[in-house]
This record gives sequence, structure tokens and C-alpha cells, in this order.
Amino acid sequence: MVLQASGVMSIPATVSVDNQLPPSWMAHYNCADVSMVTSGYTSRLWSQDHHPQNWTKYQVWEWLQQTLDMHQIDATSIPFQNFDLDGRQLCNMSFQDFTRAAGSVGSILFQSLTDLKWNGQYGQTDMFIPGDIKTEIDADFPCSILPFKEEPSFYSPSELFDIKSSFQPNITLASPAPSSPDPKRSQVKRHNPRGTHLWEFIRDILLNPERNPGLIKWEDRSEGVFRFLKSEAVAQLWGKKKNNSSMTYEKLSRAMRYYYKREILERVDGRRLVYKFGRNARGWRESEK
DNA sequence: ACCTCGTTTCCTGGTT
DNA sequence: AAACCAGGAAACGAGG
Repeated sequence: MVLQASGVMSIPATVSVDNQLPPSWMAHYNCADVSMVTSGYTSRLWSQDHHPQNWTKYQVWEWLQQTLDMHQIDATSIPFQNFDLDGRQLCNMSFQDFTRAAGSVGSILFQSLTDLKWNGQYGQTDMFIPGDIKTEIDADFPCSILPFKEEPSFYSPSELFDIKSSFQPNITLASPAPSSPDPKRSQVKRHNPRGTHLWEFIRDILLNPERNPGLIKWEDRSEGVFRFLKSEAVAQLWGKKKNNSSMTYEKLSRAMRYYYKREILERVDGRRLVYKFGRNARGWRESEK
């Protein structure tokens, strides 16, 4: 993993991200760097002087993103609304709270947090992954959205509702595993072994308003039509995620156009900066969340 | 070593 | 004129 050497980004002279970023994000750009909002901020967020206990909701959110990225787990595979918490609430969560909130991914999150709480840095201990949870692509389930599955065997029925002490957020407990108890099905599936694809990155920005302060907006939510508001800022974020400081909207949009053929995106004629999710794009519909 | 995939980079030409 | 769109061509890095 390549850690960012400093908070200074190399931005092409022609690009002024400052002009495009909303004020609410400038602090992140200036104080930490763009990686605070993507996946490359590994060590900065949890520096020694910033114990998870002290995290803001935003930082909890970033930790979540980062941990999922690290494990190449699709960000949409867990219900993010279950993590609408600050650091103190997060630290109060038990292992079972995590598995309830995020299914089998919960154990990964729990271990990550435990490492951070006790070691101050993630990954200093071996990963504890109950049941040898694996991530894999499931050919039967090409959708990037994974059904949120509970592991009923992890806890007794009485435990199921005894989470109020430390975990108040609006948990919507998923119904027990829909059908087959096939162990393969209950594994966390790795969405794509090379990390998040561009369209998923775009989708995730759209789906998470708190990390999307005016970068991209829905034009027609039900139809999957969206518009770039800050094209160069999005490109910079994408570049940051890919460790490529010379990314531009020009190049990002070329990659977007390649999606037309694969029907991940559909053309929207005559409208600048407007795209539409196609039949092969998953996870953007409200009903899929 | 080779292939595939998903971009990235560069480009020409067209449109808003 | 600047910004954006369309898409060809080649290259690239990672993974298989």
C-alpha cells in the first residue's frame, strides 16, 4: 500500500479543485487531503492522537469505507444507516452488535475497530475472521448489491433484541437469511478483485449524501439519471482513489463512455455532464438498498 | 509468458 | 473560446 507522502496534492495546473469543492469539504482537503474522502487515508484518520472513541460520525463513516475498501468488499453490501454513529457509540458496540448491523462483514469491522482501539493502527494483529469468511465473486449473483444476511447461529433469539444498551441507531434488522443455508451464500462476496470500479465509485458518491456535498446529483432518481456538478473535483477524487494525481474529467469521462457498450451506462443525448445507469449497473436503485 | 479486463492517455473532430 | 462529447487507438497494471 502506498501511503500518501503529504497532504499536498499534485493537481494539473489547469485544474482548480478549490473552485469546485464545496466549503464543507475544504477542511478535509486542506487539513488532511482528498484521501479523507476516499480510501487512501489509512493511517491519518486513526493517528495515535485520534482514538476511535473521539471520532465524529463522518470519521466513523470514513473508517467504514476504508475497511471495506481494504477488504475489497462492496460498500453497498452493508446497510450504512446502521452506522450512523459517532466514535463513542461505535466503540460501545459488541461483536454481536456488529454482526447484527453488518452481517458477516460485522466481524471484519469489529476486528478492525478492536485493532485500532488497542493497537492504534489497523492490521497489527492477524485478522480474526470467524468461520473463515471469504470474499469471492459469485457468478450466480453478479449484482454488486449483496443481500444483507444475518447469521442466525451467531446469537440466540433473546440476544437478537438486546442491543439497546449501546447501539441505538435505526437498525432495521433484516429478516433471517432468505432461503438457502448454503455456506457459500452466507459468505461475504468480493465484488471485484481489483477494487472499486469507476461506476461503483460514482454510484457510491450518489448514494451517500454525506460524502457527496454537491459533487454529483440525481436528476431522476427512479430512472438512474444523474449529473456531475463538480466534474473536475470528482475526477480528482477518483484520481486520488487510484493514486493518480493527473486524473481529469476528460479522462474520467472517456472511461465513462466505455460503459455505454457494456450497458452499465446509457447515453443521455444533448445534456452535458448527465449520465444514466444502464441495465448492467447494480445497486443504485432505492429498492436495491 | 501470455491473455483479459478495466481503465488511462492521447488524439481528432464535432457540439454546446 | 472554453468546456464538453464521441469514440479510435494504444498502452498500462493487476490478476488469472
